[in-house]
This record gives sequence, C-alpha cells and structure tokens, in this order.
Amino acid sequence: MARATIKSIAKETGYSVGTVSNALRGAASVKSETRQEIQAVATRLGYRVNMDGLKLRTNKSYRIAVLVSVSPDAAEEWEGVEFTRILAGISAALQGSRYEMSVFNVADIPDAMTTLARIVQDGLADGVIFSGTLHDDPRIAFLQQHAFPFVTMGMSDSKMEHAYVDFDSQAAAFDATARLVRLGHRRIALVNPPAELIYATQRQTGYEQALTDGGIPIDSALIFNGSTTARTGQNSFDALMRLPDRPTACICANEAMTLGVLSAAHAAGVRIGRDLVVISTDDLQLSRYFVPPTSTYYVPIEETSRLLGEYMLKALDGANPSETQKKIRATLIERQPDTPALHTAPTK
Amino acid sequence: MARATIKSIAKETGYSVGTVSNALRGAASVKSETRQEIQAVATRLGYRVNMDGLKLRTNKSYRIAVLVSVSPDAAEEWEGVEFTRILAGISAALQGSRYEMSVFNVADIPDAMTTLARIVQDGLADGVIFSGTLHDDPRIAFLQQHAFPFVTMGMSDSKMEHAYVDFDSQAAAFDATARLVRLGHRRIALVNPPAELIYATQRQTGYEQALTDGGIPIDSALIFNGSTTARTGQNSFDALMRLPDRPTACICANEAMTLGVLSAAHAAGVRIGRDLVVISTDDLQLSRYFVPPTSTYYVPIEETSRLLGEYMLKALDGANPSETQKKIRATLIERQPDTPALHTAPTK
DNA sequence: AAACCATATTGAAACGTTTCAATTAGGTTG
DNA sequence: CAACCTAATTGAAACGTTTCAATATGGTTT
Repeated sequence: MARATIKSIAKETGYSVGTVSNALRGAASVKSETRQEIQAVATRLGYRVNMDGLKLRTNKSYRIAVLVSVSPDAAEEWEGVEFTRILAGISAALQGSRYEMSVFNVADIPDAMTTLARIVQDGLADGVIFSGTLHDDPRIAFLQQHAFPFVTMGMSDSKMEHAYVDFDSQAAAFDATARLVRLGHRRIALVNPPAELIYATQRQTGYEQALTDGGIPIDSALIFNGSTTARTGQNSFDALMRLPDRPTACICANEAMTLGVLSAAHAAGVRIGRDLVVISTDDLQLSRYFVPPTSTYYVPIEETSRLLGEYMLKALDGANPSETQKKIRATLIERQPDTPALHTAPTK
Repeated sequence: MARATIKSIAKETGYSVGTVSNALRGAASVKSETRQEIQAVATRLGYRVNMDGLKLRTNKSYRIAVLVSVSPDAAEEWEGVEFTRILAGISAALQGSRYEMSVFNVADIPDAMTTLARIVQDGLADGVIFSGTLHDDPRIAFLQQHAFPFVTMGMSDSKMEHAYVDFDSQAAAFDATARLVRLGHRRIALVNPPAELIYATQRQTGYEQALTDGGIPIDSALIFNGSTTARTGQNSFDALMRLPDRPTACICANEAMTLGVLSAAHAAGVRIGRDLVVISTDDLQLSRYFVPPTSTYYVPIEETSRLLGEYMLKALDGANPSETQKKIRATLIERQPDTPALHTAPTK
C-alpha cells in the first residue's frame, strides 16, 4: 500500500491536483466545503506531505542547521556542554512545523565559517542556530551580510539586532561575587571561558562590579581564561596557589572547570569549603555530586534551547528581532554552608 | 549565478541530460572520453548533485537515522553519555558519502518503537543506528522483520546476525574483578546498568567468572542495577553501607555512577582508596579529575562511533554481517595506587 | 440579452534527477 | 549489399509538489 500523494487524493476525490494542493494548504481560493472534503480524505488516507517533492519545487530546504562544536584539541577533555539536551530542546520546538533539525559538526571558527558559506550558498538550510557568541563574531557578520536567518545562544555586540537566547551571565557573576563579599571574602578568583567569548566579558563585568561595590580592588592576577574544561580549572587552581596572597574563594564558569579546581585542590591538600570556597554555574545539576558538593547558579538548558527553536521559527516567519530575544536568569542552588572567609590563607 | 544542474551541464557540453547523468555516475555505457569531458565541465561549474531531485526520483532518503535517547525522568540527572562525540564520529564516517545523519530524539523504548515504525513506513531514513541493546530487543526484532538496515552500539542476543560495534564489557569487568581479587579483595560490589541491557549481563558474567576463578562466592547483595546516573551510584553506595559485611571494593559501569559513589562515600566519611577501592569504565576521561582520581577502563568513543557510521554504509551496500561486527577492548588506565584490601571494614 | 464580475476549479509547466526504451552510427558478418 | 550486431547517445517519462494563467460556472448589472 503506497503512501498517499496529492495525486492519489485527487483521484479519490475527483478534484484536480492543483485544487487538492491548495485545499491542503488551506488556501482561501478553494471553497470551504471542498477544502473540508479534501482534507477529510487526506486524513483518512493518512496523507503526509512528501518533503522531497516540496523542497524540489519550492527550492527551500526546510532545514534548520545547528552548529555543534566538537573541538579536536579538547577531544581528550570534557567541555561540560550537554549538546544532546540542546538538540532535544530545539527539535521539540520544531515538532509540528515543516522544519527539521540538521546537525553540523564544526571544529572551530574557521571551520564554522566554511560550513556557513556552504549552508548559505548551497541552500543547505533555511536558518542557523549556534552558540558561543564572540566579540565581533564573524559568523554573525557573515549571516547578517547575507540576510540569512539565525538565532544565537548568547547575545552579541553586533550593531544590528538579531534573535538570541542568553543567560544573564553578568547578573549571575555579580550575585555570586556579591554573596562572597558579604561573607567577608576579599580575595576572589574568577575562572572564566576564553576572553573572546561575549559571556566571558559579561561574567567579568558582573564580577568586577560587585567587587567595586564592595570597595575591593580588582586584581587581574585573580582572573583566568581558558577552555571550559576541567584542565583549565586545574591549571587555574595551580596558578592561584602560587600567588603570594592567595584567594579564599573562586567562581567557576561551569561544572567541568569546577571539577578541575576541586581535583587540583584535593591534590594540593586544600580543603574546599574551608580554605577555599567554590561556587559555579551549572547546566547539568552535576555539582551536587562533587566532593564536596558546590553551590551553583543553575540554568535550565532544555527549556532554554526550546526557545532557540521557537525563535528560529519566528525569525523565519519574518518576526521582528525584539520578539525573539530573551535573557534568562539563573537560580542559585546552595549546597555549601555559607562559609565566611578565613583570616589565614592556607599554606601548602 | 544559479547552481549548476545536470541540465546546465548538458547545455554546456552539448550532450543530453541522460548522458550527463550517466557520465557523472561513472556508468560504463558512456564512452570514457565523453565521461571525462562531462566530468571536467561539472567540476569547472562546481556541480553538486541536488539531493532533493535525487531523492524524489529514487525514492530513497539518503539519510541515516540516529536514535538518541533523552529520557525525561533522567532530565535532572546526567547519564554520562557524550552523544556529541558519538554523533561527530558517525557524521565523520558519513562524510563523502551521499548519506547524511539525522538525529531522532526518543524518550524510551516504546517511543523508539513508534519512531522506528515511522522511519520504516514513511521512508524517513534508509538505515538506523542506535545504542543500548536489550535482551530480546524489540527494536532489533522490528528492524529485522522489516529487513531494514541497522547498526547497533552494543551486541544483541538476536538469533539473526546483524551489524554492531560493541565494547568488550565482559572482558573489562573480568579484568577489573580479577585485579581486585589479586589484591586480596573478597567483598567486591558491582554497580551495573539496568539488567535488561545486554552489556549489564556481559559485565556481570565477567565479574562472576573472575570471582569464581578466585574461589570467591557470588553474593547477589553486592550487585546493583540502575540507570547509569550519579544517583544510582549514590543509592548503591548507601545500600552497600547497610550490609553487615561491607565490601572493600566497587566496580562502576560509567563515570556518572562512579561520581555518585564517590559523592556518597564522602558524605559517609568513607575514604576512597583505603576503605573502599573504586574502579570504573570511562568514555570521557573524566575520572582523572575525580576526588580522588579513579582507575578506569577507557574506551575511545569517537573512534568507536566512526565505526558505527562505516558499518552502516557497508550494511547499506549489502555487506555480510560478519564484515560489520566488532568488539573493542578497553584499556586500563591506573590512577589509584594498587591498594590491597584492608582487613577491617570501616565502621560508620 | 449582452456584457461584465466574482468565485471556483482546471491544466500544465516546472523544480533536478534517474531510467529505460528507442535511435543513431559504425562495423562486421553472411 | 543486405542484414545484423555492438556501442554510444538521445528523448521522454516519472517521482510529488506548487503556482499561475486559463477556463468554467453562475449571478448581477446595464
């Protein structure tokens, strides 16, 4: 039993293929009784549009490209990003639309650029979603220049407005820092993503603002940038321990970095929660299983990525950028007792 | 400048579309000079086949469905599976072929079954890849019944041969257990995935065999099954501690479970490496950052998943199942000193 | 009753590809 | 030279869809 097509419905109902096509798309030119009759037959026969025919005719791809970065240099490392959940959220949002999600693995920014060029030129997709926005992001510039629809995870510094879903990293960093300051900490380290990332700057801004509000001078020796891996956390901790005036607290950007800090602290015999208070941002709710568990600012990743998909559909529908922008606040989950700063810094 | 098509190449070369089509596919019926001439023009014009036209004509989808399980009940948990790397491996293998990878999110087995039904009936894909094979796996039965090509990550107990890539879980569990037995451990716990998974059985078989070889009785109170999450590790540890005769070692199935055990041990004041030796299997190389780091049997996940893609292509090419089956050995990475079993079990 | 209008439907072309029967050209055999 | 064979190429149909000019139908206005 072959799949029902417009042609088979035409034969069944006696109308022409043109009418059936128009009826199925709910065109006003078709008399409403006719439309209902045709639609009834269509559902009876279990008609589902053949996207290949549709795409061929319309020259649209009905595809949303999702750029997923798999950096080979971090192959031996874990970057703490659960892309599965992001993809799940996006495809959930696309459910019911004619669009489907298509995953494009990219290694780095140049690779992303060539991929985007292919997508735009060869019409591989009708829209793009990607994350990790940079300062002067070349991907955004390219897509805007070609008037190609896209949604980013993370906002940008582009002059031109565009669709995005962002975490309020600045607010989270501010809150975390202010909280530590209130507890009496004056030497607070920031373990941050690479500086070219917009949200690294956002975090640093929030951090510095809270310090300034608390009358604490900013010390660049306490700020670290690196890939969001455990190794970076480890390296940062080791560097911190070499400082003459050691920090009593540390704010990490994600679970992987936190894990690295805890790991290095354990190796160095530094007691987390007493000698060093660690607080981080968290998508996977993993920090509750750390030794010891750490307090985190939690962001619901799946819900967030559903928004990515929804905004993509809106953008393809020609929506105004202002309707497709959202900043999501993280919520604090406390797992460590509010430990005040100790007066004496730990000695190795 | 529109994209080159067979038609435009026909016009350019003076041959008919039929000849061009045959030439581009390297058909022997086309004279070799003609073929070369046409192919030269094709590359000059940057011709790339339009898959929509191709698919419409051939009624093939040129698509490989990858079933990715995103269980909503584990939404708040981390299952320790890095699907990003799996997808990257598969799409790397598909690179250069005409096939593309398509991600299908499924919540559970029934959901997977309806998804598979749609894939098979509506021709959504030409082949399927999925992981987590079960005893009497209904997915495998369904696909075999419909003679639909597929490759599994993990072998099955199906009577009919099929393509798979598997880790040698049994060997890894055997080695791990035997190693602990050599160190004098006699009470060894096994923290295992749900029993319906084939590899849970494989692990248990290896474990029991090593115990039997060492003359140690098998105690079912030391065997735990549950989702591969940190919570399961935590729960297992708590149950272990309630036993009158506590274990001195524990073998975990993945990083997430290991993390849960470490976390619970920390909470209970049990010293890992002294009171309890933990060893696990590991895909992400994450265990080296645990507190304390744990020894693991490591499986290179990206390379493994590239095989999944390669076998899929072979299977679509009608390859014999025997050419598309592989069992991969894990390699031991030691991170804890070889701690012998203590005589006195820890008291809480 | 002729002319016009609005509404509903039709028919055919087009998107890019493969496939296959039919055709052509050239060579070999009887 | 007629008949046949082989090799190379052509032409057209088909896949499922949209789109749009053309047509048909019936009603209203002049």
